[in-house]
Amino acid sequence: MRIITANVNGLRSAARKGFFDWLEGCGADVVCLQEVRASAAQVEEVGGKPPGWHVYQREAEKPGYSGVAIYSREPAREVVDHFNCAEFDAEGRYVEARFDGLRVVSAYLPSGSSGPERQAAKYRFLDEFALHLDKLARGRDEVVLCGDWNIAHTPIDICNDKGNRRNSGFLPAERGWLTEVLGRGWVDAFRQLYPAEEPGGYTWWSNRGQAFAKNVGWRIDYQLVTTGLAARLTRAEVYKAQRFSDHAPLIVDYAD
Amino acid sequence: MRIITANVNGLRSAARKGFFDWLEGCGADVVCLQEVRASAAQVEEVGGKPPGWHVYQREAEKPGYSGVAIYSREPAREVVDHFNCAEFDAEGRYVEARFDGLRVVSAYLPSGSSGPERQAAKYRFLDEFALHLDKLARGRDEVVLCGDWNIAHTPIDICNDKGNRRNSGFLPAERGWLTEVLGRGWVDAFRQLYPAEEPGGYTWWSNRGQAFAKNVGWRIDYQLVTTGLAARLTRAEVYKAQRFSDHAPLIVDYAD
DNA sequence: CTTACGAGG
DNA sequence: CCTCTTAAG
Repeated sequence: MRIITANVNGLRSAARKGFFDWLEGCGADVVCLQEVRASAAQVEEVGGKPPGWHVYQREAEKPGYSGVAIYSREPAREVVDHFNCAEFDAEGRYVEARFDGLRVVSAYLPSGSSGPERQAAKYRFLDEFALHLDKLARGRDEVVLCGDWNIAHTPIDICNDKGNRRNSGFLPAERGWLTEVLGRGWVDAFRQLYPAEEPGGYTWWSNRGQAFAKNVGWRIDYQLVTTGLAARLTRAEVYKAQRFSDHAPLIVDYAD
Repeated sequence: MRIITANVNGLRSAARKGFFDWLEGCGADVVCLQEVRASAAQVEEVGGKPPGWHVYQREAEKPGYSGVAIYSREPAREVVDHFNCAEFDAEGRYVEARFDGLRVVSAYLPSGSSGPERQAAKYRFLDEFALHLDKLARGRDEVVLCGDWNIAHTPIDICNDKGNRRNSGFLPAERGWLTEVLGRGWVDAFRQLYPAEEPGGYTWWSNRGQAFAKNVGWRIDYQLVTTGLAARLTRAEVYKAQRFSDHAPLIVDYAD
C-alpha cells in the first residue's frame, strides 16, 4: 500500500506543472493534498477529477484559501470533512477517508509565520487537534495522519536549526507539542525508517532566494501512523524529481 | 520630428515584453505613455529611466492604477502634470511637456466599460477636458495631444460598429463629443493622412478571444494636432510588429 | 518569491 | 483575458 501526502500550494498551479500526469503513474493507493486553494468546480476544470480516482475535498469558506483533499483508488466507506472545531473546520483543514480497518487523514495545520495573530491561531489549532488525535488513536482502525504540520520536529529536520529557534515552525512550544503527540501512540513514518539520518528529508523550501537549489529546507510534511502500521513500513521517499509546489510529496509504502 | 503615443497597460509588463529595447531604436523625439501603472521608483527598477531620455511622469494617487508619462530626447522647458481638474488630476491622467513653440500632451481618458459609475466619470472628464482643450487651442504654441481617448470616432474606426453602438467607447454621446473637439481647431493626424481608408488603423484589441489575430480592433489612440502641425504631417503608422500591451503604439512623423 | 482574489480595464 | 492590488504563506 502506497500513501502520498503533498502540499500543492494551489492545485491549479500544481496541475499546470504536471501534477495530474504524475499522479497517474505514481503508484499510490491514496494521495492526501493540502493547500488545494480551489473549489471542487475549479479542481474539475483543470483535470482534477481523473477517471479511476475518488476525490474527497474540504474547501475553506474563504475562496482561494487553504483546503484539503484525498484522492483514493478505492472508494471510501465514509468521509468526514471536519474534526469538530468550528474555527478551523471553516478553514478547510481536515478531511478523513474511512476504509476497512484503515483511516487516512489529510490535515493542513495553520502557518504562524505571517504574524502573532496567526501564531495564536496555530496554538489554538494544536490544542484542539491534540484532543482529536487522542480520539483517533483510541479507535479500532489503523490511521495514517497525512499532512503539512508546519512544524519541524528536531534539529535534524531543518537546515538552519540555530537561526530558526525563534521562528514559527521551529518554536520550542511547537516542537514540544509534536513530541507529546508522538508519545501518545503515533509514529513518524519517515523518521522511523531513517532514525539516524543526517539532517535531511526536507519537504519544504522557501520560494525566496535559492533555497531549493541549496537544499535549505524544512521537514514539515509528515505521515504519522498508528503502531500497527508502523510495523508494516517498508519505504519512505521525498519526491524531488519534479517541482509542483514549494513542498515536495512524501511517499510512504506499507506492506500489504 | 517623430512622436509616438502608446497605452502600455502596465509599464513593468511592457518592459518585460521588450518595450525599452524597442524605445531605444524607435526613432522618436517624444513618446507619450498611458496606463503606466507604476510609481517613478518602480519605473526606474525595470530600466525605465534609460540614458538619453528625459522622463516626465504623473502617477495616480491609487497605486497600480492609471498614470501617464512623457519620454523626450530634449529636455522640456516646463512640465505641467495636471489640467486643473481635481478629480482626474488625482487619477494621473494628464502630463504636458512644453518645448520651444510646441507642447506635447499625454492624456489618458477614463474607460467607462466597467459600469455606469465609471461611464458617468468619463462624461465628467469629457466636460472638463473640452474646456482645457479650448484653452490649449487658443494658445500660441503648436500642440500634439497624444493619448488613449477610449473613444472610437466613426464606423471606420471600429471593427464591429453595429454591435458596439451601445457599448462604452462607441456611444453616440462620446463620438459626438469627439466630433465637437475636431470642429474646434484640432486635427486627427492619422485620419488626415488616410482619410478614405477602409476600416482599420486600429490601436486596441481586446485580450479576450482572438481579437488581435482576427483584427477585431478599435481606433481609440490618437494624436490630435493644431493646424500648424497638421500641415507638416508626413506619415502615420500603427506599430504591430511587437506586442507590448493590448494597445499598439501610434507613430506619427512631422516635417521639421 | 508565489499563489490565490478582486478591481479595473 | 490581462495587469495590477492585497493577503497569505
